[in-house]
Amino acid sequence: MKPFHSYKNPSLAVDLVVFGYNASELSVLLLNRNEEPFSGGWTLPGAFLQMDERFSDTCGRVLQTKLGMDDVYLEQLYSFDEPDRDPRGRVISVAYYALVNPAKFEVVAGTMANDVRWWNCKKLPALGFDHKQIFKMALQRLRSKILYFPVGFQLLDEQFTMTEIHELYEAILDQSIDRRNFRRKILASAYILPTGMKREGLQNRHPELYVFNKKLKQPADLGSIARI
Amino acid sequence: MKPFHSYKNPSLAVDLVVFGYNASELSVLLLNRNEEPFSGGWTLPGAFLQMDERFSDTCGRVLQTKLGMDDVYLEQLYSFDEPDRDPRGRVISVAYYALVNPAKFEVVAGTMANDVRWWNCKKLPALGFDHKQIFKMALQRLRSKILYFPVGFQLLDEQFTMTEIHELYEAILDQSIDRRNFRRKILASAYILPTGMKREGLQNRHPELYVFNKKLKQPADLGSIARI
DNA sequence: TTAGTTTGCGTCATATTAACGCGAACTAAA
DNA sequence: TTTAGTTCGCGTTAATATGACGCAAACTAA
Repeated sequence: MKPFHSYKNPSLAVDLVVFGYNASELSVLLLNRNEEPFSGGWTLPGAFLQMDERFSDTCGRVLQTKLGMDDVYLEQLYSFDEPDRDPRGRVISVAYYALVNPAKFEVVAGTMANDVRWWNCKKLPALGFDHKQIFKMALQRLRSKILYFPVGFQLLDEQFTMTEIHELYEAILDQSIDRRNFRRKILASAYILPTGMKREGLQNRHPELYVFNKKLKQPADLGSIARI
Repeated sequence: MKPFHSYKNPSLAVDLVVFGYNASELSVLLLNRNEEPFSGGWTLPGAFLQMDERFSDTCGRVLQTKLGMDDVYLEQLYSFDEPDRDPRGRVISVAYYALVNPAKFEVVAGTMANDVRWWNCKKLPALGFDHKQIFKMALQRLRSKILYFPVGFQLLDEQFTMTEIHELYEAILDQSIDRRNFRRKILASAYILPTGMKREGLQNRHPELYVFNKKLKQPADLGSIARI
């Protein structure tokens, strides 16, 4: 084996698929690039890994400095290694996806007012690099994950109604789900807990409010909720 | 943003969890290191990524030169980034797992006779680096994957009996599964196809032989086969 | 009041599952 | 050539889960 430091190393970047949910629509944060390559085009936000950073540190740096977000759900997705995926040279990208409640953050602020935008997941523009591929894998991962793990609640407010979480699942899975069967199954799964309170306001019958069950030990299999 | 090449990059390594199956036991290939760090200790096989390699190329290089294997099932597992995971410096490791039929390869051959060994997955020695963590994640991934995707057949011969695949599932999941229910479900899943032939030889009633269904389009959900 | 909507809860036929029984097809021993 | 022991293929049945709905209570707005 060669001596340790004789190896030349590719650059290491982290790319982020930031999912948001608003008005019954699943969306993604994209960055409008102002430098080459793909200047003027849309890409996923990302950054190069610093020597002293963990991936999650780099993610946090991107989320904070570029997007003004903190404390979001993060999960490593996959590492992308096509030698020509970046025209600047050899760049390995470790992709993460994040789940964010857009209501908590005002993205259109600071210096990058026109640089960052939420895009409906079903109507994305062309993306630079291999970012379309990364996005597709992230969406796929999210879709399968919500069927066997309590994830997705990070997209909602702390308290939510049955209808809200039902529509969230429909938006993520991009298919309609019977309201009554969904209710039966998600209650049986213990992913959510009733608070005993109701949402007052402009609606019709006041719906009960639920919270995410953070103490859930054994994730249930919700696979039958939907056929992917 | 800094100019492109001003970034200092961590070293990039690929580590491999090579699963094998023999005599109803799931095992993993470990390497006895003959250099520091962890000299004399056991670790997963691995190598540093060359500038012109994809991850899968590096995997293939390790499998061929160190283990004499080719054409094995490979899947990316996860990337590990703890800054102090390698005492030699900053090394990011992209972990893959492989499924190998040990009968096809004679590992204990060549120059590394005592350096490479199959270990029963349930009786592993201490591992260097963070390789125990990597192994655990690989086993977990394999366990969940065989429940919703036709994987695992790479550990068996081309043709196999119902009992053989049944015991394979029991070994991987580390739990007993009702023989008759397993049969019903795996046949319904169309993961395997009957050949019409039977295995002759020293056994009792001659069992039918099956093959892996390579043309399967829609993977079935075998989740109810076992409770993990 | 009344009409329209949302929300919570129930019903029921069908499909799936877990837990078994059983005899045919073998080998090896008597 | 029986007989005992084993593996193997295929059923059965009760309990449970699922999909596809019906319906009335609780609201708001007219």
